[in-house]
Order: sequence, then structure tokens, then C-alpha cells
Amino acid sequence: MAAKGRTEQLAQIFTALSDPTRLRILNLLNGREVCVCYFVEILKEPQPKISRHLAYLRSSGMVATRKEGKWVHYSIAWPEEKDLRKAMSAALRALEDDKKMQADLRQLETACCSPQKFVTLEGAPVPARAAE
Amino acid sequence: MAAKGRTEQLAQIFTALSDPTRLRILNLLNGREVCVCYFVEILKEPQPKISRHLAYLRSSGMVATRKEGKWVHYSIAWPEEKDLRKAMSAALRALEDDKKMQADLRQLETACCSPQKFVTLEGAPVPARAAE
DNA sequence: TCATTATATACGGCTTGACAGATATGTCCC
DNA sequence: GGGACATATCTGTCAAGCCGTATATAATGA
Repeated sequence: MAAKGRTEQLAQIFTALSDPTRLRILNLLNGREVCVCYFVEILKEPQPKISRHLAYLRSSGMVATRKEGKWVHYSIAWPEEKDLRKAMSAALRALEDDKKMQADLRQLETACCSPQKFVTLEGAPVPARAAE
Repeated sequence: MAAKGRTEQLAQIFTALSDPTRLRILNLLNGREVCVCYFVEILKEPQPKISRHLAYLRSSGMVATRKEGKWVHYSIAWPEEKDLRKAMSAALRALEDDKKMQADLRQLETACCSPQKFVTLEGAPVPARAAE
């Protein structure tokens, strides 16, 4: 799309942040790369719903994807501009107090979309701490 | 309305921040109290449009109003919760680099909705620096 | 009381967003 | 190729958001 002013950029970021499901997704993504299957399992929402919200975040440029076999890993794409980055990270930090968000994060450790829950070699990829 | 979870609260705040007009309004409100007539003159948008966005901000609890004769002064109602406040102020700070926002602010000094532009005693009230 | 000014709301149309459910695409393995 | 799995997209429907225009409310002052 065309080059947008700073104000419109910010408005777009906040639009992306204005849905509870997307907030939960971003909270899980905060600081690591996460595979789609984790979102589906942890958020306990229908897969197409998750996928749509991920598509939304993708098209507003807030997340990046990395494909690995049949899995797709998502990570946060931090804005170039410093103040935008700060605004976004302050927003994500505001999520950290939320019980629901904390519970989601706790599930990251155990959840796994693959049937072989404990076979890490062949199961779904473990979410990696992002280099930041 | 009913008590909403933290996540939904956050989503609502972000919805309020997700519109360029509302961002311009909040930018003008950042640090001072401003009368509606200023918004109308500075943003150069139809009065009902401004009023609707102010109503939106009001109903999401992000601004407070003070009535004085026929004028209504708006100010930012900072959230109780620390992280929410930080997120909001980071958002407002991210606006400060925007040329458009700076131009809006510059107009605050000269703009006045009253016909008697320079009669401060009877003209529209001058925006006051908020105590913060 | 009437006119004027400041602000808010109602109405109608259009656009965007959210959802569920069905289906398509892509990868892997046999 | 065919089946199983992971992910994405399409379809139709409904709610929410935004806008312009018209109108209502409220305060002021003659």
C-alpha cells in the first residue's frame, strides 16, 4: 500500500491490538517464536479463527512468519521506528498483569499440538526464545 | 456495563486509540484541558464528527469533561492502573514526532473558536495546562 | 420569549471486522 | 497417487465503526 503518515501507522497498530484474541496471540509471541499449532491448542479457539487473526496481524505488518515443513512459526515484527516500538512494547507489557495472559504463557511449556507429546525430535517444534 | 476482564479492557482502550481523529484529539489533550471549540477549529473537521469521537472517548472512559457555561472542556482521564497508564503515555509520546501532530499543537496557541479572537475575558476559554 | 452559540444526538448509508462452517492448499509419508 | 495433518482461505451473516446531514438540547443574552 501507499506510504502512510505516522498517525495512520499508529492507528493501524492499535487497530491490530484492539481484539482480545489478537492480544492473546501477541502476548504469547512476546519474546519468542511460536508455531500456529500452539495457538490453536492454548487459546482453545477454532483453527480458522486463529488463522484469520494471524492473517490480520500479518497484513498489518506486526508479525513475521517462518515456514518449517508443515509448521509455520510466527514472531513479532517490531517496527523500525523507536517510538512506535516503545508504544508497542508498553502495550504488550500492560498485558503481563492479566491472569488470563499469564495462564496462556504457562501453557506454552506443556502444550504441544503433536500427538506424540513428549517426542521433541519429531513432534511440533518447541517455541524458541527469540534472539530479540 | 458489566465488569469486563482485563484483556477486554485493554482491547477497548486500543480500539479508542485506533482512529486518527481520536489520536489527534488525544494529542491535543496531552498535558492540558481543551475546549471542544478548539478541536473543531484546529482539526478542521465537521463539528458532529468531533463530537462523536469525543463521545467515543468519553464512553471508553479515556477522557473527562468539565462544563463551564456553554463550553465543555475535555481532559485525559489517565487509567488507575500503572501499566495501562504507561501504555497510553507511550502511545501519546509516539505521536509527538508526527509533523501533523506538531502542527495541531502549534495552532493551539492561536486558535480560538470565539468571534472575538483576542478578547480573552469573554472569548472562549484558553486551554489550561493540566496539573497532571 | 426569541435568537444565537456551543455541543450532542439521531438517522441512513457504507465499510470494515468478527464469526462459524465448509473447503482449499501445502507438506509429509506410505 | 492417496491419506493424514497443518494451515489458510472462502462464504454468508451479523455487529460495529465511520461519515454526512439534519436536528435536538442547553446556556446566554437581548
